[in-house]
Amino acid sequence: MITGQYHNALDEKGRLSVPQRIRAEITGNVLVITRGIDSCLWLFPPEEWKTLSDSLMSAASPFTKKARLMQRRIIAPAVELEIDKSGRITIPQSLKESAGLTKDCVILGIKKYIEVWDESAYESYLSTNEDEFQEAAEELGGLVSF
Amino acid sequence: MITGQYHNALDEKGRLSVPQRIRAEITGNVLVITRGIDSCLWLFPPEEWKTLSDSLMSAASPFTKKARLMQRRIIAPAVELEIDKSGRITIPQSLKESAGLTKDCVILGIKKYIEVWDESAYESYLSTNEDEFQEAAEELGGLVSF
DNA sequence: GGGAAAAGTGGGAATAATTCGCAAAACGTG
DNA sequence: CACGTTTTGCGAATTATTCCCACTTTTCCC
Repeated sequence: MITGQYHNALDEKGRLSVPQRIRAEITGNVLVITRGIDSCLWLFPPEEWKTLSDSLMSAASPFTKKARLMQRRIIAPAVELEIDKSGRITIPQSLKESAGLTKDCVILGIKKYIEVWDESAYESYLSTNEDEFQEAAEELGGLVSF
Repeated sequence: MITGQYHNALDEKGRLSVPQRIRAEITGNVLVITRGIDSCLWLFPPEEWKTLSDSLMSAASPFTKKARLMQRRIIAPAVELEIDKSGRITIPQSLKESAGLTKDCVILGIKKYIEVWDESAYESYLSTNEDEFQEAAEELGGLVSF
């Protein structure tokens, strides 16, 4: 199970170290990367990606507009990346741009997948949504018993 | 049952002593730490964290906005921490920043979990919310039998 | 109040992780 | 085929983390 929030930097060739704690959790040295929702990238272990992309495809025929959007936005940009011997991945140019990555990145482990954000983009995302987060938490207060 | 309010200090490496009274209440030497609501950190015994995070995740797919907020804000920052031989935990940099911890911390035992606040942040939280606290107390007066 | 024990704090050395920079290899182009 | 450009791989340097030990302060008991 992948968790934790990390802060690594892209080198000038667009390579990003995958945090050791995350590397330790995945089997093999391959990750699938694609565009995420909100300005971030999603990284999946290959088997998780298969599950997700299969279920997206089966829920969706190319004859409906929304399905085409999902497929183009999530499925199409996906690429397999190898983790090199130094524990790094090279992020494709187009994905780097779509998430606005420059240098400092925030890496989030969300149990079954990983998000990569530009640091300042992530900070502004959190701060602009803090109110909505608190509302969501209030709502969950009724549902989540703890 | 974890209770009590304690005042310990971070050392310059970001380590915080877990009060002995609290250590005595938990089994094992592991705690899960994450960002709390309001400017504090939450610490859970692993089994309590599992209960909470499972119930949060079950209410959540990454394809809805609120779910993503909860995941990014609560689930993602969570890490397991070991209590070292001196009874301390090392608080990750990013969490330290998110709660604005500098040196003096307040540690609150809230039955099943623990909160860590920056001392001055906690004081100002209490004083700015005293009125609301009194209102909440009025409301609960009808519900809580004592 | 004195002494012993426990709890909390601080610092140094060893280890590990990340980042940087160079060199080799691959690729594309003229 | 040779040149220039880009990509990849590797090793060194820097930064961060972990481990261990010692000191100070507090607490509790006598």
